[in-house]
Amino acid sequence: MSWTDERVETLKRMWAEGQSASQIAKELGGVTRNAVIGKVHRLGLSNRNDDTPEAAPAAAPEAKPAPAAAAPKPAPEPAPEPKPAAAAAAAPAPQPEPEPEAAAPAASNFNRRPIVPAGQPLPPQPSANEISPEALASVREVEKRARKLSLMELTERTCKWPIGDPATDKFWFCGLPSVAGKPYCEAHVGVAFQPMSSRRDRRR
DNA sequence: CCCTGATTCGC
DNA sequence: GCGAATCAGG
Repeated sequence: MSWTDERVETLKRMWAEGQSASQIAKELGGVTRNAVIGKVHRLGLSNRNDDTPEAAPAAAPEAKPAPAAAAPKPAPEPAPEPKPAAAAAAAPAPQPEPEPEAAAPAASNFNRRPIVPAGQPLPPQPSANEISPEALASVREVEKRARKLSLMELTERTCKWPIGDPATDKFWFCGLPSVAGKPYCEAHVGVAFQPMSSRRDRRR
């Protein structure tokens, strides 16, 4: 592959968007991230620094596109994502929260209903009753061992299942190794991607 | 370990 | 000019 005008243009655009070299390389295809970085440097756009060698632009309006699990994909990706049957599960968490152990000495234990900030609907919380007990058990088991990653720490191969209440500090992402091609780990895939069966005679 | 960009240097 | 190998870091 060679650096055609078109490819260079894509490179420039994506780099400007803050995409990583590896992401760009994947998009372009036929090149490695090293090639991309090399090209970036040769193009002289390694760092977005221009003029005023002194004026330290402390303001870094980083508008990183966040791979939010609960938000629509900003990326133009073809989205290999299958349609999760549970995506519409609006049921509040059955609070499987396995924390019988109230290590909290002070009264920092709010028993209120979770308040969701705004806009986006709740993430795909398991609406029990339609999920195999095994899967649920597996999930609860797994969530104890969640890596508790922050939004920024998520990658394409970490489980993006949200755990906890986004309105509090008790919120993180599972972060365990995700199943190839899926956004979630084994356990969470189990509850996220349900067959359409069994949620059939849902009267309303 | 996963990932990031930066640099070098033979091609 | 190109990019693999390597370096340096999170």
